[in-house]
This record gives sequence, structure tokens and C-alpha cells, in this order.
Amino acid sequence: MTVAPDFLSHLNASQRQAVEHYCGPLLVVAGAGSGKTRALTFRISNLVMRHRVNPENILAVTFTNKAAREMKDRIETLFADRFAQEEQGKALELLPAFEQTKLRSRVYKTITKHLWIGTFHSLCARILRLEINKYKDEQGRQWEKNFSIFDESDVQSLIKDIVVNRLNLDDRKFPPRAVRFAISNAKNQGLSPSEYELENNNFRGRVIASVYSAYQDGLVANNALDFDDLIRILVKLFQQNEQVLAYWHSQFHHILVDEYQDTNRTQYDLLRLLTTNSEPVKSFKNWKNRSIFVVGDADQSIYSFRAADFTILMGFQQDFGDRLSDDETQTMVKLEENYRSTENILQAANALIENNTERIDKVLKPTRGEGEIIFCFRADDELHEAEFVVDQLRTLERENPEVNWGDFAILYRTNAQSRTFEDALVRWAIPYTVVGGLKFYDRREIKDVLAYLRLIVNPADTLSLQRVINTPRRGVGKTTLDRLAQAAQELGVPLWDILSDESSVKTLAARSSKPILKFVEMIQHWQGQLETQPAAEIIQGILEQSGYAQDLVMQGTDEADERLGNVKELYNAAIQFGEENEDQALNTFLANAALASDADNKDATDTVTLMTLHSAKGLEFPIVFLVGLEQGLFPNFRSLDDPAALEEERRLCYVGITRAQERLFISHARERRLYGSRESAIASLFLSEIPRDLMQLNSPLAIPKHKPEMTATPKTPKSTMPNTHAQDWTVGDRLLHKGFGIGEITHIFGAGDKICLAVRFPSMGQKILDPKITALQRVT
DNA sequence: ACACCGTGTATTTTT
DNA sequence: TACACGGTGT
Repeated sequence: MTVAPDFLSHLNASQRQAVEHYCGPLLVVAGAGSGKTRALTFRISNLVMRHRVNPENILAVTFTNKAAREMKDRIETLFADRFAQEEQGKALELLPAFEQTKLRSRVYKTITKHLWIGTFHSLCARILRLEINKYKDEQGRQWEKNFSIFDESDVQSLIKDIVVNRLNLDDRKFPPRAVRFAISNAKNQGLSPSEYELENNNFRGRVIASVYSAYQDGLVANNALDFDDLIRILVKLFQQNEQVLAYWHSQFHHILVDEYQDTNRTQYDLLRLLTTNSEPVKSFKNWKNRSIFVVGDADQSIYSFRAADFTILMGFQQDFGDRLSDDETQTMVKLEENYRSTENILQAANALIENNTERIDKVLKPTRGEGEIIFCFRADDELHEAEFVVDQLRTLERENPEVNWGDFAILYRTNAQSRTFEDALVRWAIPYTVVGGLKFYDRREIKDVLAYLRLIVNPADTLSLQRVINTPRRGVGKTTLDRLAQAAQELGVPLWDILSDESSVKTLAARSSKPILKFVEMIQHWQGQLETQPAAEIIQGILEQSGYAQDLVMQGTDEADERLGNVKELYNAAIQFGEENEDQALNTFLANAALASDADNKDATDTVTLMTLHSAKGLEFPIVFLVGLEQGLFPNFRSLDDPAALEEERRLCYVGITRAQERLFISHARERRLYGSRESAIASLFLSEIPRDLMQLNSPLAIPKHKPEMTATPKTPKSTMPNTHAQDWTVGDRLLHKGFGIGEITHIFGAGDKICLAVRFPSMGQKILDPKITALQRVT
């Protein structure tokens, strides 16, 4: 492989600085559309090509499977193109198809296959499959390597069972959903049940801790983990076992993280452990042949409700970096040039996000023309709004031959808003796709088959056992099952152990025992094939021999037909998996399937896209309609009295605006149907934050000239600023905050009056505060 | 086992 | 409004 990759010449100065970064920490603050995936993929290529880093020693973490896939693909293309240039003197795409395939497969075998690229969850699952038997939790509980991964509905039903049946709690006072949420949050902070109880030592806290504890019992009993535990338990294992950590620390020399603003506490702990081998971060200096390289944008942090904490990104330089100020630091690069959107759109985005206080100062710099003006439409109601949108769609499509339906996106805050647009699109026979809704792996029939697979691999998985033992009906009734389940409970063994013990089952009447024995025999038959048969074979066996497929055929309804189709789709997925992986074992296929949720993402066909703003993150469209900009809807009413939540809504709006490449339409309605009743609505606060000269309004009164009084961030005029000037603060100062107590300044962001303080509070952890709007009192 | 009806609930959801 | 869920009745 030759050195001196000249692909660097395609990069701008800051991209280049990021890509050429070799050892040590680097935070890449990547604005929307600034080429962050490029920076990531090019840097990985550069590490391998120029610095001769072994691909096995590179770890790249993403949040979605899609992002991981994309990264692998792009790296593969980079290398294949490079080989094409070097060996044939031609760009990859100019080679005949078979040559391209040959080159790609060579790149795969020598490079990309060896890279560790995946989501936090798949990475952790992969390591835990090897190491989990070395872990013991504080109660001495242990898991085996063939653990199941419970999905959200498994978790919900387990928690519900604990709340109402085991602990006999009032599920109105402790809604399983809310309890589940609290437990998940606790896990994402890295808290065990007892630690959670210590921090929440009130009635509610103690109850939740007891559910949490019983829930962990349930997971162990099923030899199962939930998504949160995949990460939390690996962190705990690393903390309690030096050798295991040391091994993985020495495995990963270069760690790269995408969407760093979305990391939560345990994910951060994991990265920190892997990077420093548990040395205190502040004293960690051994960056020889090592790096941590994180890419993110605090302005696009929209998942705090899932425990994502963008202050982790804000604190990167404090944690890993040189702790110097923004203009002196060597450990931060800002990618500010935007290659996606026209200038008007960027100006709107910049102006909007300026209203946030918790951020790293950054602007999107235009590289394209001024573009068309943004159009803002005030509709009478949601029907009128949809009519407007579809009208624009049709006109634009008709009058511009180069514009296709696939160029349009309609983005909204809540899924419930999609219907009106769907109706209007149907009326005009415009093809559209709604993103979201029921996912492939959430369909009942898919979960059924997966439950068979899980049971075969992990017989302790009682939840799966109960799902399939009578699916399709084979005469195993609820009472029989309850009796056996109770016996299992009393003996403290998995239900499967009772079922698979012939003499136990034979104590039942023959009418009950016969189908059970037959079922057990069937499962054992497939278990016997685990080592020898590929996943696809076993799936086919299940469909045929369990009667599942036949049952669907017999039903003969359209719905059953569709289910049958989906089940076959799963079989195809297994076939494809077998073709793409050396290891075709069911274990491996299942481990993968449990963490894949977007396998049914169809490729872009030429249809209008409808989706929530959350789903739109990371995507781009030539023409974007941002709809429903009304107080209470967007920003959502739940955020109106919480400044931090309101800022997150604003970031969501920022994400929406920055999806648009050429044209942006924004709309709001004066009246909207909500939960059956009509409510009048006023224009969103966010509309008033976009400069008027960037927008053309259909109605002069559409936007209030002054901000609606709902402004949740009370901006104190500078003259009455509380107690101190920004400049007065220095790192190390101690101060008092009304809500958080006494803390110490660990870092200062920005300069002048744009200053933000990172303050560590003993009880709250690190918070980013703006001294201009938060009352802070110095303490000595 | 299934159909029916009343009740409660309704942001976002990468894994 | 619309739906999912649980309880009841057949």
C-alpha cells in the first residue's frame, strides 16, 4: 500500500485537521451538513493507510446500525477506489462491475472486516458473549454466554408482571411505563438498585428500587439482558476485573465515536475505561499510538429523554483534552462550512439556535448560493395546512422536470400529525412513505419466530417459551401452564427444566402432557441442530414442523397472508446472513437480529417522505416542509415551563431546518384538532426567532412581531445581570446555584458575553450554565 | 377461546 | 378522536 494519500486534497482546512489527527484526544464539533461522516471515514482510512494501524485495533462506535453500515461501506469504497487508482490508473466507478466487486471483496477481506465498527449495543453484546461469565453483580447473580436480549415489549411485560403480580402495587400509582422509565434512567446513570435507592431515599424511590431489583432477578432467571444492561454490565465488568479491561484496552488503540452528543453516562464510562484503562482521566498521558476521536454537535442533541447527555460532549476537553480555551486548544476542531443548504436556510438555522444558551459557539458557514427565500404559511387549520403542502408539492413537481417525489420531505413533531397529510396525498394520488410506525422486528409473527429461536438457543428464556408453547395452538392451556410455572417458581428453576423433565410432565393428565412432550421433543430436535445446521435451515424447520406456517395458510385472510410473507422475509434474511457471514450459526444470526430494528428500511424509492423530526436527523432533502409550528405542539407543551426542555425543542427545530438543501417551507395553523377537540393555536416561538427578511409570509400577521410571552428562558436584560460579569469567573472558582447547590467551575466555554461555565456539582455531576441567565453566587 | 364494551390515555424513541 | 387494554359475558 502506498503512503501519501492525496485524497486529503478534497478536504477543507478543518476537515483536514480532523482527518490527519493521529494520536491523543480530539473533539470534532461538526455542524449539520459539514461532512462529519467524511471526516470519520477518511480518518479511519488515513490511520490504516498512512499510519499503518492494524484495522483490528480501530474501534468506531455509532448509535444506529444504519450509520455503522454506511461507515463500513464508505470506507470500503475509499480503499477500493484507492486500489483502482493505483493498480489500474482508473477511478473505481469506471471499472467493469465484476472488477469493482473483486476489488471490494479484497478490501473487505484485508481491511473492513477487521475494523470494529458497530453500535454501542452490538459492540458490547459482542464482548459480553465472550466475557459475561466472568461477571457477578453485587447480589452474586450471573449470566451465561447464550443470554437473550429482551426487547422493549419483553421488558414491559416483565415489569408489569412484577408491579401488579409480584409486588402487588397499585399500577395507577406506579404505572409500569413510568417505573420502566425510571429503571432505564437509573441504568443509564450506571446505578444498581441499591445505589438508586440511596440516591432516591423516599417512598417512591424505594418502591422503584424494589421493582428494579426484582426486575434484575427476572432478567437473570431468563438468562436475559435488556438494552441498557448490555452497556452497563460491560462497564461494571471492566470496573471489577482488571485483566478483562486491560485486554480490551490493549485491543483498541484508536477509538472513534459518532454522534457524541448522544452518549449517556454509561456509554461515556465505557469509552473512558477503554481509553485510559481505568487510570484517572486527569493523569492519563499515555497517548502513544492511541487516540480518542469524537464527532458530534451539541446543537443536534435531541435524545435527552433517552438519557443522552450532551454536556458530556461539552466536557470532552475537560475529560480527555488539554483543557485550554477554545482559541488555544489543540483538542477541538470545528467543522463549520456547510455543504448542504443554501444561505437563507443556514441563516435561519443560525439565528434560531443562537437563542440557546447551552451550546458551544458555532455558526454554519454557507458554501452555496443564497438560494430561494423561505416560505412561511399560516393555515386556518390542519386540513388547510395539508392542502397547502400538497399544493406546493404538486406545483413544484409539475413545473420542475428535475424534481421527483423523492425530493420532498414533510417533517412534523408528533406521529399523530401524519394522518392529515396522508389523506391529502392519497386524494391526489401522490406516492408517499411514512417512516416509523411498526418495525419489522416488532411484528407479532416475527417476534413469534424469534421467540422460537431464542428458546432454542437459551432454554432459560421463559418469556419466549411462554410465547410459543401454544403458538400455534397445540392444546396447552393457561391452567396447565400456570401449574407448571408455579412448580418452576417453587423449585427456583426455569420453566423449561420442568417441561423437559418427562416424569414431571407425566404427572399431568395425558391430554395436557402429550402436546407438551411433543413440543419439548421438537425444540430439543432443533437444539441438536444448533452446531451443525445454518440458521436458515433451522428457521425453515420451525416454520414447517411447528405448524406455524400451516396455521397462517389455513387462516387464509389477507392479514395472515401478509404475516406469512413477513415470516418468509425473515427466512430470507437468514439466507442472506448466511451468504454474508462465515459463521452461519443460529446463535450468531439471533445475536444480530436482536439488535437490528431497521432491517426493513427499504431503499429510497421515488416517494414523498413523511416522518418525525427525530427520525429525520442525519438525512437531507432538496425540499422540506416543516409543519405544525405552534406553541404547545412545537415546542411541545411539556417543554414550555422547562428552559432545558425548551432548548431541546429548539434544537429539534434546528435539525428540521438544516435538513433542507434547496427549499424550506414552514407552516402553522390557527386552529387544530387535538384529541378530538378543536384548539386554537398561536404561532411557534421559533418562528419569531427566524429573521423576517429570510421569510416570505402568506399573511402579514402570521408571526407575532414580538416573541410570544411563553418565552421559557427569561432573558434578563444585561443591565440587571445577576451579581457578576462573565469575565469574573475562572476555572476552579466555587459557586452556589439555587437548585444544584455548591459546585466548582471546571471549564469555561466561549469568550466575551457568549461565555458558558461547566460546573461540577457533587450531587448533580457536571452542568453547563450560562452566568448571564442563571443566578450564580460565588462562594469562598 | 373469543367477541364485546367501557375505560383511560395520548411527544419524541438510534438499541 | 382513536387506540389499546382489561374485564365480562357467552
